[in-house]
This record gives sequence, C-alpha cells and structure tokens, in this order.
Amino acid sequence: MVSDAESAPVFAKPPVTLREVAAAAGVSVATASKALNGQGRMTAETRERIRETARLLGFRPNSLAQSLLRKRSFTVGLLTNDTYGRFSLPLMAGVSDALVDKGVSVFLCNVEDDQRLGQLHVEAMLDKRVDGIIATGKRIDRHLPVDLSNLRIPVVYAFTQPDPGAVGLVSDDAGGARLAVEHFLRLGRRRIAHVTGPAGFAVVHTRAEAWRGVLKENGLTTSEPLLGAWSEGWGHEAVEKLFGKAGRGGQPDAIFCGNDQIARGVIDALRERGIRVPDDVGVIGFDNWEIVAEATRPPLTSVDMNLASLGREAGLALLSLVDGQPAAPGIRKLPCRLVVRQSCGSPPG
Amino acid sequence: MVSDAESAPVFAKPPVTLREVAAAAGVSVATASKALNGQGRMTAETRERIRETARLLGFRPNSLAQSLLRKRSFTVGLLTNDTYGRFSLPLMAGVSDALVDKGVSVFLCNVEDDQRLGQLHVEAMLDKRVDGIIATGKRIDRHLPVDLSNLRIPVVYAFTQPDPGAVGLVSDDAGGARLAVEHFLRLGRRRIAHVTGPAGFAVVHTRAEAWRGVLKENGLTTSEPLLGAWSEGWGHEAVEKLFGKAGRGGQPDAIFCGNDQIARGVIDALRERGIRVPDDVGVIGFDNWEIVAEATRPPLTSVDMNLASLGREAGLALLSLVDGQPAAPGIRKLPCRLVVRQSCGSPPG
DNA sequence: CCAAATTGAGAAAACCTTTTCTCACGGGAG
DNA sequence: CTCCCGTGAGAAAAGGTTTTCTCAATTTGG
Repeated sequence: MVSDAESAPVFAKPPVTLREVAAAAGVSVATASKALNGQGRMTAETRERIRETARLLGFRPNSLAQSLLRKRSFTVGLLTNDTYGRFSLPLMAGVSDALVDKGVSVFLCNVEDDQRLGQLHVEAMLDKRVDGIIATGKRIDRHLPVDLSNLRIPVVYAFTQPDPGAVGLVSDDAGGARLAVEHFLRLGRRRIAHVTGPAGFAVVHTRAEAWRGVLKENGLTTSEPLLGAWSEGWGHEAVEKLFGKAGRGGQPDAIFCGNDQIARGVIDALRERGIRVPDDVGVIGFDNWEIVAEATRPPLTSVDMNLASLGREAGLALLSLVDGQPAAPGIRKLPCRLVVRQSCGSPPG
Repeated sequence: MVSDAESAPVFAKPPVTLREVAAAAGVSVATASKALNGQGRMTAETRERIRETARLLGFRPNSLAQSLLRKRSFTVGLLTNDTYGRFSLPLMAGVSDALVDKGVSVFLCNVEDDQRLGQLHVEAMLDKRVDGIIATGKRIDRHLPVDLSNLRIPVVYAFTQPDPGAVGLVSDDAGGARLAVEHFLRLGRRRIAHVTGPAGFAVVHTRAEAWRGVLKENGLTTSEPLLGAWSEGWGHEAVEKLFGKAGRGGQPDAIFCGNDQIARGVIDALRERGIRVPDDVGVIGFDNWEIVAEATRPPLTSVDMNLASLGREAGLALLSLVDGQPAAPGIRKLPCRLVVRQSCGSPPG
C-alpha cells in the first residue's frame, strides 16, 4: 500500500552533492572531485573507494555548477521558424542525435516569423549561456527574423539563408535534380518535363537549371519548366497544360516534379486521363515525404534531401566551432539521394 | 572596412558580469544586485545610476549562477518519440509558446523508441537540473520507452500514456467523434458509416464508441465500424466494401473517417466510382492535417485535436507543478474542434 | 643516516549571483 | 548631550564544482 504522504512529496529530496560523497568517503571535496574525474594523484584504492561511494549514493555532478566554472554549458540552441513543417523535424532529430552522445542538450526555439519572439528566444538562450546556435528554417533562401551576426558564440545555419561569412549547410538541390533526371535518362526516357513551384523560391531555379543542364549535356531538346505552386492542384493543372492538346508527338515521357505534392497531383491527373504511370510517363518527386510518396499509386520515386544527415552535420560543425576549431565559412552543400519506388519505371532491358 | 582580425575572434569577449557593473557604478556587487532586482534599500538616485550603468554595459545576469542559487533552472525537458510525425510538432510549438514568456526554455529530446536513448536524455536533463519534464508521443495509448515515475521533479504527460497517478493531458477523442457525427446529423444525413484504423489503437475504439453512441441516442440503426489501417489504401478498400454490392438501399450517405488519410482515400475512391462528395455522400476526417485536408477534392472537413492548445496547457500545468501547486492527478481531456470545409455538405435548407 | 625528491591529499580560490548580516552615520527624542 | 533608531550600503556566505597551490609524509639516492 502506498500512502499519500509517501507518494506526494516524492520530488522533495535534493540531489546528492559532491560534498556528501566526500564526507561519506572520508575525504575532502577536492580529492573526491579529482577521483571522479581521473585527475590529480592518489592511491588507486582511494580513488576506487570514492568512486564506489559516489556510485552507491547515486551521485551525478551538477551541470550548472560545472558550466559556471568551465564556461561551457554543453547546451546549444536550435532556432526554427518551420513550426508545422516537415523539414525541421528530421533536421532537429539529426541535430539532437549528433549531440546527445557528447552530452550536449538542445534548446528548441520556435520563432515563427516573429521578430519579437526571435529576440526573446535568442536572449533567453544567451542568458542560459548556450555554447552555440543552430539556425534552421523552412526555406533555403530566407533569413530567420533574427540577427545572429554579432553574437559572441558560434552560429551554424542549416537549411536557411546564412549571414555572410557564416557557416551554412544546405542540401545540394542541383545535385538532387541531376540524380532524378539522370535516372530517367538511364531508363531510356528522353522527353523529360519539369513541373515545379513558384518563381519566388531559389530552389525552383536551382533545380530547373540542373534539369536543363543534364538535358543539354545529353544533347536533348530543352523546354521551359512549368512554374506554379507547391500543391497537388498545380500538379493537376500542369498535366492539363502538358497533355492538353491530344495527339501531339512532343508530349513528355517523364515528369520531374519540384516536390512530392506536385508529383502526387501529376500522377492522379495522369491516371484520370488514362495515361499509365510509369509505362507511358515516369514521375519523380522531390523531398521524399514518405507519407505522401508511399500513398501515391504507384508509390513515388523521389529525391531525398537527407535532412537528418544535414542536421547531424550541422550539430558536429557547431561543436567543432565551439571547440575553437576554425571552420571554413561559406555554404557547404550536402548530397541528396534518390529513393526509387515504382513511379519512374524500370530499365528497358 | 572590416579587418579580418576584427571579424574573426568576434566571439572572444566574455559577457559583462555584475562585478563589472558594480565597479563601473562605484558600488559593491551586493548593492548592484539589489538595485537591479528592486530589492534592498538605497537612494533612488543610486538605484537609477546602477541601472543605467548596467544598461550601458549591456549587462545580462548569468542564468547559470542564478539557477545554482535559486535551485530553479527555468528550463524544462520535452521528451518525444514522434520523430517524423506531425503530432508532436504543433504540440511542441504550443509548449514552447506557453513557456517562453515566462523565461522558461525547452530542451528537445527525441528518444525514438530506444530505451538507451531515453535513459541518456533523461539523465542529461536531470544533470542540467531541468525544473520538470513533459512527455509526449505519437500515441495516446503507449508509454514512452523511459521510466519517469520516480523522478524528483514533476512530470506532465501530453498525448501519451501517463504513469498511474501522474498528470496527463489528451485530446477528447470521443467528443471529437461526436462533433463529427452530430454535424452530419444536423445536415440531415442518417446512414453514417465509420471507417477507421487498426483495432490495436485505443482511439479507434474510443471514437467508434462515440460514433455508435450518437447514432443510438438519435434512434438510428448502428452497424459495425470498418477497422483497417491508417492509410489511403484502406480508405479505397473500405469504399469497395461499403459500396461493392451495387443497388443496395443501405448504402451510407455519410462516412466518418478515423483520420485524414483514410478520408482522402475514401473521397478518391468515391469519385472514381462516380459518387459525388458531398452531394451523395458526406465525408469527415480526423486530425485536420491541413496539407492533406486542403488537397482533397473537395477540401476535407475534419476534427482538429487542438494540439497546440494541448501543448500550451501541458506547459502551464507543468509550471504550476514546479511552483509547488498540487495538481489533480489523472487524465484531463481537452476538447476537439470541427473544421468545416466542403466535403460534408451544407444544411438541407 | 641525511638531504632531496616524490607522493597523497587537503585548503582555498574561482565561477557569478543572491541574500542575510553587519555596520557606520546622521537625525530625532529625551 | 546622550541614546536610540532608521537609513544606506557593504561584507560575507551560500550554491556545487574544478583547479591550483600548499604541505606533510614517505621514499629514494648518496
């Protein structure tokens, strides 16, 4: 039977301090500290006795005290404005994953697109003496609504526009696009269209350039990319434009889409027109948003930006900056990866 | 012109300390502290002079030192296993949102479904002296892979299975289901089917019970819910089952779906069969996953679990626990909200 | 057997802030 | 003129840990 008196104030007893360990082991705090950290000189027997005592008492050093002294909090801030998006989550997981093993914890700071909120969070992080900051967002070509340029701690930008002279990590969108188009070429497709998002996004142009580049390199005729919205609806419309005038020989046998939602719209529209995917037309998307890619019929081949890796790299980059290792400023691009499902077809052989 | 020597080691200068402020103002640290905190006694003139000095020097108190003394770190941990999911993100945003104004920062800890990782994160949080922990996940009826039952700090569970005797916050799934079914009834629908996820999920039964309950209360005949998967594919199949035998008079005029993906599959399948939505059959989904709900044709009416509010409430609950206010243990259910779009139809009038 | 070197361990300062005491000084009351 | 009290401000301890310095005791070398 558990009494109320027993269960209620269960979180009252304070943690064990080094002083208590020292007392229990019959040594000074200095000796105890050195014993546990493998520092200083003492008999192996003493060291072991202290360690055993600490273990028995469940001693865990107070990070706050350690941080105060060492001027390292083993804490970093993660700033994002991608509240509901799907980009920041894998990225955050990657960051967290890279850092937890080194004993570094991550402050999650959601700043929306709000200056005031950004300011608030940055100040809170600074006050808590974070060792560094990772800035991330939903767009590679936009700044967060905060100024991180004159902080006295290192900053790494991942999947967001870096300040000039700062360290930035982004996905290699051009490379990702090449991956898709070259895959189509290997499968024998020759008339490859590109349906993508609005002109206002930098990645729209990056990917379109790469698409066009691969076609040119292979001596194929190029056309204009179809710019629209990042939506299924636009995918439908685009199919209308591409296949509207029936019977024309110039209709594509492959469509490279700017994201998975567009691709989904494209595939649905093609099916409704009785055009078979992948037999008549192959489709490749971008983002590899699994829940969408796997629900299309057939399942969607898509370019994955490896956001978790990006997050991991960002975490590691920040850490080495914190350790005083100067990092080459500028933007580093991390490779994408093509996840092949069934929407792109199989080799002709 | 900015010289390299100037821009490179920009994060070398240490922050201003209270001691420096005191020196600059010609007082002791004690007086400086009191001046800035509005404590102690001194001439208004002295206080103002110190404040002005602090402002000029850009002094910000070191949270680490404050925490050490006050035994409050103004920091909480947020534990989740929903790495890529869409539930935890709005929830986390809500938590962060509720706490940032009170100067509390949130440690993001992604534990996947990994015991070791969970252990690691909890220990890191404890070492950093978080004031409390919020546990959240992707399923209401599953525990996180960590034992939080004997911590000496308060824990609040949000959208995950709480330990017995703990404080838990979840969405009111039964209420949400009622919202949907009653909406159908108000629109004059009478034969309302229910297509939902696998039997292994508690919410499947909760929502199904509520659905059946509303039908019974209104004297309508009830049937068995169709249990399957949380996927579009299952939505398709379910339509097959419901409308397979053509001509039967008992075919539904409304379908309440267990999530938005199922609803999406249902709507697509209905369209392919030439059944008009919402004219012939109304459809309502669950989760209000906007990116899906808005892409269905027609846009999907759906039950929103108000996850951001849930997160906010969880944050506030934890805070009052931290402040020593005893909270009633047990599970508190927060209301859902029906977001009406076009898939459910309009009133007959 | 003595001086020197080494060893084991503790004292104390430092990190930065808050808070409780203490104290000097000036003014008012008796 | 003395006593007491209120006022303004500083000294010091506390919080938990790390690290440098110091010192006594023991061992080594001559």
